[in-house]
Amino acid sequence: MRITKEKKQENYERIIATASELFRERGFDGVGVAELMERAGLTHGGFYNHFRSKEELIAESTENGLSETLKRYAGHDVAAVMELYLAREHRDGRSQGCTAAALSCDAARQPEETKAVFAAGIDGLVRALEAGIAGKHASDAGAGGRAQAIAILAQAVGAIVLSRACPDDSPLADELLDACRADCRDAIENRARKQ
Amino acid sequence: MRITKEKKQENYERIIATASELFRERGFDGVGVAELMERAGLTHGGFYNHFRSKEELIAESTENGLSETLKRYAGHDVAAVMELYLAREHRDGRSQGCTAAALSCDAARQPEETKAVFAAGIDGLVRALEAGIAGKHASDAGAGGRAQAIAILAQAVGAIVLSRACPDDSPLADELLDACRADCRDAIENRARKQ
DNA sequence: ATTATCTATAGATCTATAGATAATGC
DNA sequence: ATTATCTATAGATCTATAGATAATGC
Repeated sequence: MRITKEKKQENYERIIATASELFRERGFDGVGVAELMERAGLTHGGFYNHFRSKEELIAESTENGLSETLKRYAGHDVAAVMELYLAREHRDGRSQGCTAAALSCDAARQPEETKAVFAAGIDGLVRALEAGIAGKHASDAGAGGRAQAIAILAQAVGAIVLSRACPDDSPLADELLDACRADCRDAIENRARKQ
Repeated sequence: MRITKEKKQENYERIIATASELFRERGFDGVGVAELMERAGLTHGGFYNHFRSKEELIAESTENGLSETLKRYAGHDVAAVMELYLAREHRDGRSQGCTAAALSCDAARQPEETKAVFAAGIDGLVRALEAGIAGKHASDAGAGGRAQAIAILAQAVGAIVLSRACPDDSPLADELLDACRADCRDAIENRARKQ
């Protein structure tokens, strides 16, 4: 049965949102088109009315996932963002968490077009963090703010990625988050003192 | 045809080494048993004389990969290790590089037993970095050295992982490495000054 | 008439196993 | 006799496509 254009758009968005979650949970290779479509309440074959290939879905759902991640943190204080980012809840909620932390290893193995989407998303996160740093000290614009934003983001992503690779009850998993949270606090504080 | 025990052990080691490389390049889901065995110069069916399942191979090859990574860096000065780790050559040589950076996102999706192997490997890297920090300033043992080792490792892994998710020619890919290398240098220098 | 969905299936994978073969190791 | 390898294949996936159906949108 044919449906309205509006309904088609809704279906498209539901496929993307479902894929974005499933990919974060299981990786790009861990989710098949058939299961994805079933979860989105559609049948397997209908997939190819929305996407030319799974590869196209990966690029589009990654773009969506990264912009959702950006939206969640944008406009907030860097210190506050980092407390949320390096929390156990974020680590334990992979399918709802930061796309960069959940899928960057997988992204490295994707075609260049998908990696370009990923790079744009990372750049967005860096800019948001830089703005969050500058926001605290308006006089600060441009004084190595971007470099520090990158350093903070890399550490936070690394901490989550390594913590998730540990077993559920591993003390190291928590230690990774705690040490990086403390280090990040220090870094932000030191920067404030230097102003 | 049957072969000597020694030859069997050689075959086992070749399978592990080949798997370790291929997994780092393509992820656990990106490598099939048949291709792996062909690359190791054996046939598909022979795999199950060495491993009960692919899952068992994943755990054993991960353990091997992480200990190889540790061996490469152990005993060196932290500053020197970080310069090597955050180099373009490391980022661009995924299949020969740090297993934690290549496969931690994938490890998060594996069973608890595999994650335990991963945690042990990460702990080994942390201890090696801590020893490298303490090595520079012998009086320094225990004074937050482990926490700093964790902070440095997380940032380095995050930088590599994010840099690899960018396209080959992306300026951001290099910027990530450069900013984190500089930040890491500062952190080590600051620690030295505080002694 | 167009088109978004559905059913059905092609063709290529994937992990794992069964049984044959042949050389080791008792 | 045991066992490490091989060939062959079962059975379950996987992506993608072909063709039918039926409601929209001209």
